[in-house]
Amino acid sequence: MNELRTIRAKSGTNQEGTSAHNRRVIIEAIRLNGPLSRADLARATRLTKQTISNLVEGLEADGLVASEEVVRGGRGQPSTPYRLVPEGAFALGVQIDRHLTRLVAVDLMGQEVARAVANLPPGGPVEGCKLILRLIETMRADLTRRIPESAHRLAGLGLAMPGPFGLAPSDDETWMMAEWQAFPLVETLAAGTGLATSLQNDATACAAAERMNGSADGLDHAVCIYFGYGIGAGLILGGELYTGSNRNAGEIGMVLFSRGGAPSPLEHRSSLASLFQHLGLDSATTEAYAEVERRTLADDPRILDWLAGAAADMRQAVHMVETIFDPQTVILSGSAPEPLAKRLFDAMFPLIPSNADRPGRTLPRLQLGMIGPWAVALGAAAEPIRRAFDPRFSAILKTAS
Amino acid sequence: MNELRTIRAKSGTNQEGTSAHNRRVIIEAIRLNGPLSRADLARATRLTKQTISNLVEGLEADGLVASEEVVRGGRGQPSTPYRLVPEGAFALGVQIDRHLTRLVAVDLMGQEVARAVANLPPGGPVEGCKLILRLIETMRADLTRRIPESAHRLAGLGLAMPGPFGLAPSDDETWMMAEWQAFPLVETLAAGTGLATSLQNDATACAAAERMNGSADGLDHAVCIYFGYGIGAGLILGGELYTGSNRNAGEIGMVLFSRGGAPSPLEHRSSLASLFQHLGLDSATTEAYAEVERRTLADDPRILDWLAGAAADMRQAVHMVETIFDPQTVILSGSAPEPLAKRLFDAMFPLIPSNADRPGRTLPRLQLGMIGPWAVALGAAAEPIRRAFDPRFSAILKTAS
DNA sequence: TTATTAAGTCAAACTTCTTGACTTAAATGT
DNA sequence: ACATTTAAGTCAAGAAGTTTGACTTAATAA
Repeated sequence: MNELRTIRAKSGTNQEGTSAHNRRVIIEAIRLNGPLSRADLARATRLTKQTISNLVEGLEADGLVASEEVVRGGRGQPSTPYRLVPEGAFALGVQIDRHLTRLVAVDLMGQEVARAVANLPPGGPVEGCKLILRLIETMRADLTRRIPESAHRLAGLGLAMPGPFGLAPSDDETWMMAEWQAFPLVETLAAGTGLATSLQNDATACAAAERMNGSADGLDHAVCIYFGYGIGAGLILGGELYTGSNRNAGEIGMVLFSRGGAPSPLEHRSSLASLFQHLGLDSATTEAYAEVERRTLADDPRILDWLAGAAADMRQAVHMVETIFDPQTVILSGSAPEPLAKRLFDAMFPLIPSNADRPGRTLPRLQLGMIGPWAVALGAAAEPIRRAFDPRFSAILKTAS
Repeated sequence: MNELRTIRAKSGTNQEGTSAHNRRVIIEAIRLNGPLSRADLARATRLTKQTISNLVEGLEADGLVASEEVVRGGRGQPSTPYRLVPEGAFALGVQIDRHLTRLVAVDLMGQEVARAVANLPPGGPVEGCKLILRLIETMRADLTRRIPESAHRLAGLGLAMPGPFGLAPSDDETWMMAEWQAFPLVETLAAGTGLATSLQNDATACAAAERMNGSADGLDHAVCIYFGYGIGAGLILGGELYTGSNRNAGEIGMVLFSRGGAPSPLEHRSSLASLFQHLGLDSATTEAYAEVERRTLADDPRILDWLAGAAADMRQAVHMVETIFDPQTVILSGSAPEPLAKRLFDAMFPLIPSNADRPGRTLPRLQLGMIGPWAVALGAAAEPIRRAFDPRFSAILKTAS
């Protein structure tokens, strides 16, 4: 009679959840504001001084925060500010791109402490994963030598690769990573490293990087346009990264734009891939990347051509995401050569008037973010840190018994 | 020396927050699954039987849940399921449209218990608010007569009107509600009624209605396209309504679509307003609405004309929101005459292939929702219920001391 | 008739936050 | 100089809420 019935429900919470949330809130408050005293933290979090004292004591014992010099300067007992301890936690981030992979280690503050890059071997994900596991092994050994505690303080492994995920194989030439998409990447690398592993698309990783250390620091609503080999958007909505029901949210590269003729996907004209094609370069090799940088600095007229068209599409894309997401700001970020990104950014102004043109806004409608080839790997590494230390709804819920 | 320094931080939480969350989780579990026993609730929420017992006792004392007949049929002591008590809470919802206003009262289950409609007087929001306050007064008196407890169980007042909000006055003829936009509506009606009052745009309200009682029941990721005088999208992202940084998220009516010629806003061709214009009808009077319904049923060729064009745009809009939000499903809802909405829905197939065409999906990519003129008012009324009873991150946080 | 299973209760323990009084230490005012 | 004021931070007891483990109740199955 008692068939297995699935009951849809959210988890409840208990005192552990309370305390975990409060610890996270303290860490985030310090991250956002810089060093804060216990009294500051009590005011900011609305908790009592006593509670803050207890929690700070715990965080200090765990090596996540440390006191600074006593600050005098006002009436009353001088305060003791607490700062985050960068060595309190570490995380690894791996970017898997079409032809190469990048690996970084970051600390609790999101600062890079190690990096490595390698070309992906032919042989697809099986060989690729072996290589990645070797790189990780080497980096962990190196880290353990330099910072012995780091071995016990690795929060996890973040992976980032181009989306979209979970689709039926297609013949669209723009991604060519179907093999990787179908491969059990998270399971393989989790098993191979013993680390908590998660996967997101490159645009989301880029937004994570911007949130940790870039233009989206402290913002609750921002769209981070990732301009790389393809184009996508990383979404910060309501203070958290949003990835949709299947991690494919923000794939604006697949949105159909009309430009005179029939509608076609944005990334067919606004992406590094499209530029390589326009220039007749072999796609996405390191040489092509360097060549684009060189020609951009030389003001190659074919680059200027492409820029005009891409900028027109990008203006429309900005208008679209502003209209749809109502963000505080839009960030142009990505892994394009920096001079190219700057020229594209400049060519996007003036922006199309939109709902974002409101009286009294303080942030610019569009700003530049972290640009450069390491943005995605850094964002991938930021993800385990966020998971472990940022205040999130899911962090208070009881997990599977 | 101590200048007022603002510290950016989220609130902490305490045992009250824990308990409040757990009560909400119980209510939501029953709402989603139907009556559940204490043992069921313990399993579903991962709380202990004892905790559930304590909380259910409290909820029963507060008149929010009630026990049903004992259920026999398995081994062991028979279970006592608990259901929600509809009369446990009530809320009012007001839709403010261009020429009229609708008022409904709903109960804890989101069922309508009273309705009223009136034309808005000339004289703008000052006179309009007076009228609305009179309508509310009458309805509250009526409710108090019919259900005496309702007076003490009013969770609040939800308002919905067309967006976008907070923009500088424009000369775009499509909204014409600039006066209302600039008016301190929430403050006026909160003061006039003494109720907790909130405002959202009509598309968001529509999504709230779908979530409470319609096609989005229990979904965590859904886009509800509101097809009315204008067009917009209500967003359910990560289990919560998302409204952006200025309540203007989802305003897809302002997204620029190219259809052969220069890009123009979606709602210029896909909205009731555009149909009224196409038919040469005086905009948005009750007669125009009835006339459209009549002509639709008569298969008026001019309606069919318009339908073909609107459906093409809507297909593209669906493709866009699927690509950008990666939702579990897209819902077509709104306040169009039902026959028209059905024909538009049918004309949208086949949909443009998109990322949403994934192997193994269970929900349809596009489905019909609540259609009809009362959807927005019902959704407006659903908002205070949601605020008071749904599990939300912000519900666990300590509020201003 | 007995064994088994499952729902639900009881009372004590445990965790965590709160309260209010108290201590410490600096700047300010006379 | 010295008392006063202000603010940071601690102490110890209390309060709120969940957990634990033993127990009771009541049904079906053997």
